[in-house]
Amino acid sequence: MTEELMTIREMCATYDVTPRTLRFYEAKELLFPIREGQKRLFTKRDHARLKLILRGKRFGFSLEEIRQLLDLYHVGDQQLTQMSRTYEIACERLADMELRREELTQAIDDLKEQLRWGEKVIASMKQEKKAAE
Amino acid sequence: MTEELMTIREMCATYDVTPRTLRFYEAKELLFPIREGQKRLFTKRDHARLKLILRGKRFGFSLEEIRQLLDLYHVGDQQLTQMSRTYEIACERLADMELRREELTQAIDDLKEQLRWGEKVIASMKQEKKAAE
DNA sequence: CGTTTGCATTACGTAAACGTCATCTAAGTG
DNA sequence: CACTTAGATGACGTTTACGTAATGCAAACG
Repeated sequence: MTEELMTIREMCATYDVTPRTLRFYEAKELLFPIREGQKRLFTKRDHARLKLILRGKRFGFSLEEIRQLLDLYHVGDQQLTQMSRTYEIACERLADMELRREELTQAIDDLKEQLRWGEKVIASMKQEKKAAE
Repeated sequence: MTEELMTIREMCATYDVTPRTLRFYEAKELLFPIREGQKRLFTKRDHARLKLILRGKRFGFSLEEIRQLLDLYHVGDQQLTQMSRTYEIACERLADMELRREELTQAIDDLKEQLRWGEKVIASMKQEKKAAE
């Protein structure tokens, strides 16, 4: 069941995506499935990355932006300068995301207020209807 | 300065978009500038709607989804049934957005943790470099 | 052993969201 | 009045993120 390696179909079923999508992500270097002969086998790492990809998409990040974000999660053993640069970029992203959350909160509050107004309108309309009967 | 009606250029300057974008939004019935002869004049209502459009885009909503959301903000005097339906849709949207915010919060926390890890790595690399000198 | 089944590659198609270019008008400017 | 300026209207081009065949291979099944 919860095996270490998954075929493309199993991945599709697990994450509700198409094979095309997974191959596309590999072509774009977002995923790196290993090969058993010709066939792709998706590793634990691919699972983690795909989850982050799908989450990123829900926030309107482009695949290219997501790729850059993903690179932050597998840095390994790079040069100090590169590492620092990566760190800076990550900080900027974080700031972006926090700003986004604030905006989202604002949007949620706006919509809530609108809904309260809507409730009142509906209530009064029901009253009118009743009165007209 | 802060006049009631704006030309297309003034709108572009104010919101950092192109004329093409504004005409496109009009074609898609997201904006409804009035006409003075041939020329478009954008009203207060268009300002409000454009702000919401741009905000929606930052969260990965499609223009069509945004259009539906915008409709919630000008309902006016519709039928009760339509109003109720609109209200339901709005509630669903609200739930979506709150879910999104939770996910975003999760993503922010993940990234923060990653950054703390990154700080440690950078610190230790600086140590190594120092030791190597 | 023929044939599904599962996956591969290659290539062309598509919807969304504009960009870009060509052409046209109406209004103002020296 | 020639000319620039601001804006309008098509029409075609472009990028992103896949969808959709068409074709091929290799193992597994009846």
